[in-house]
Order: sequence, then C-alpha cells, then structure tokens
Amino acid sequence: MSLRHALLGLLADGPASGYDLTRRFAGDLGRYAWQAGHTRIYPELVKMAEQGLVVVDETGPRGRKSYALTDDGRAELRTWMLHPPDQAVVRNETVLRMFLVQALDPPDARGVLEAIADHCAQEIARLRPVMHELDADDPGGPLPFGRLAGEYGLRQYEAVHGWALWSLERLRAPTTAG
Amino acid sequence: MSLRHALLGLLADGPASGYDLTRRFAGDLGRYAWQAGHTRIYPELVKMAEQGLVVVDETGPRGRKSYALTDDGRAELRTWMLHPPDQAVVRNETVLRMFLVQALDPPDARGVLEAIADHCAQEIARLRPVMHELDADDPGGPLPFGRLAGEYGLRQYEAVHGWALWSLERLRAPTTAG
DNA sequence: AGCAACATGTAACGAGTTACATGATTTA
DNA sequence: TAAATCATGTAACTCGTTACATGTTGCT
Repeated sequence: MSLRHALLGLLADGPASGYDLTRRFAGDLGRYAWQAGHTRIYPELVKMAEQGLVVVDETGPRGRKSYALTDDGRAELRTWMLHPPDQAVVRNETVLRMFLVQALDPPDARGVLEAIADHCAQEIARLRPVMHELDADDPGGPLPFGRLAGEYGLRQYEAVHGWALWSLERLRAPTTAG
Repeated sequence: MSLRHALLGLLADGPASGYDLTRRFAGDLGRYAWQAGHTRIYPELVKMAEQGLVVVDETGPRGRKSYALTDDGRAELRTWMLHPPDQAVVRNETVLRMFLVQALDPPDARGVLEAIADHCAQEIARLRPVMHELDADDPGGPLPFGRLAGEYGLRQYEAVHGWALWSLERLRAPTTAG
C-alpha cells in the first residue's frame, strides 16, 4: 500500500487537494519513486478519509476538497517509515531494459547502452547546476522533498552513467581467450 | 507490458519453464528491476504462446513445459529494447521511503537514514568482492545477466549510500540563520 | 466569448498479490 | 517413507491504467 503512504507523506507537509497531490506525482516523485494518476489518487483519499487517516479540512471553489493528515494518519506514516518490509516493491522498466541488453546482438546492445549513457549525461548536466545552486544558497538548510529527490536523481544518473560506460567497455573488448 | 518483455529477455538465453523463470525473478531481476510471482508468470506464458511469441518446445516430468522464443518473440523483444517509451514505469518503495524522511521529526529521520546507510554498506561489502573476482577471472568476457545486474547493484548501493550520508550531514547541521 | 487551467469523479479493463489446490520426483 | 523440491495451475481480491464524463474559475 505504498500509494497510501506516499499520500500520507505528502500531506505531512500540509493540507492539499487530490489535484495538488496529483501534480506532485508528475514531478520527481513519479520520476524516481512512485507513479500515480488522479484516477487512483481520488478513490484512495476517499478510502483513507473513511478510515480516519485524513480529513477534509477545507472546501474551495470548483468542488475542491483539501485533505489534512490526522494523528492516526501521522502515526501510520511513522510506523511504515520505521518498519520497512523485508521485500520492498521494485518495478523499474529502465533497469529491466538495462539488464536485458545481453539478449541483443552486440551492435544493438551498443546502441542501447550509448543511448542510456547519453540520456544520463543530459540529466546530469541539467541537475548538477541546480543542486549546486541550492547548496550555495542554503548550505545547512532543511531537507525538503525537492532537495532530497534532486540529490538522489543526480547520484542515480551518475551511477547509471558509470554502469553504461563500464558495460560498453566490456562489450568493446572481444573474447580473446577461447 | 514489462513482464512480457522480461520473460522474452530471459528466454533469449535459452528455453526455460515457468518454474525456472519464476526463480530468476527471485534473484537480482526482482531485486533491482522487476518483480513477478509464478501466479502471474504462468498465465502470461500461456497468452504469449497463443500470440506466437513463444512455443512449448519440450515437456518433462511433473508436467513441466519448457518454453522457447520464436522469431516473432525475438523481434518483439528487439523492438521494445530499441524503442523505450517516453515515460518508463517506476515504482520503488525504498526510494519512496527515502524521499519521505522529510516528513519525520529529525531523530526519526536520522534513524531511518542511518539504517539505509548501514544496509547499503552491508550490500556493498557483499557485492564488491564478488564483482572484483568475476573481473579478475574474466576481464574481457561477455556480459551475462548476472554480471550486468551485479555491477548495477553495486553502483546503485554506492549511490544510495552516498545520498544517505549527504542527507545525514545536512540534517546534522541545524538551521543557524533565521 | 473563448481558452487554459482547475477540479473531481466513474467504468472497464488489465496487471499483480494472496490464498487455495494438487500432484510428481528426488533425496536422505 | 518422509521431507524437500519440482511443477503447474485457479479464484478472489486489490492496485493501476485508459477512456469517458462533467462542470467551474480565471484570464485575455
């Protein structure tokens, strides 16, 4: 039930509507950690409200409903954060593709690995200055979501970039010993 | 339909039964890339056989059915590998937990980050010698699944380890400027 | 007046999990 | 002969996606 905990975690920052939460999933959250669309988020919020984890604290124009965390909701979030399950959910299409390059012939594999390396290099070039600037502006500040996520994204792309280059290096070297 | 492509990719190594494939998902594949249980794998193989992507090439004791890739299956795999979708599926409970540490009070957050760092350090200590040995034994060899996955795992744990230490460092420094 | 963005929902379908169910073969 | 492992499946339920559906508010 990770969607539920993602929603609880986002609401810990302050009340938000289903619409607001949906936009959060369109950013770094959905990019690196967990995807969800509004068609799943709205019903889940209703169920969470029924169970007392959140409450509608305010209504606005256009039928907007703002949800706030309850004490039960905060307790549930804390329990989940402090007690990770043995087997975490992992589903990453990109990593799957990376592992399956070995099913391609060498020219195709090389192409896929080069595309991965290029993409990582682009993302690193985009993220590095952003994170560096945040660091310069506020070196000892708090750790909001965006900063944790951005720093993770940067390091993750660097890791995958290194992996792709390593793999290309291995692929380049033909098997000499038979 | 990543499960389908995962199965095609595994079958590219050679024929295998649903049981064999299930065990592959219990290893590095399920750990880093994509999880699946036998209750999902068996029906998917039946559907793939109906669509001509795989065939039952051999039957064995205990009703064992070995599946082999067809030309259509191999073509489908190649198409998927060479044409990544704009938005890849990402669902990672651990990364979600990492991002949500900001919803905890500092002592709890510190505990979670320290646990993550410790876990990564353990995994690195386990993987580093294994990968190093493989490298020494066969430095320019081919890139089987296990080697790609192991190298990814090592680099990924190093990245997360670095991230956790960075986050702890930031958390330790209190906000001095008001 | 028209468009973009805000805002919420339902229904049908597909993917994934948990529990249930069964039986054969190998090894100690 | 007992236990572990091999081996395949179904059913009920939950989670997630795609398509459909509707209406409001703010801006130009």
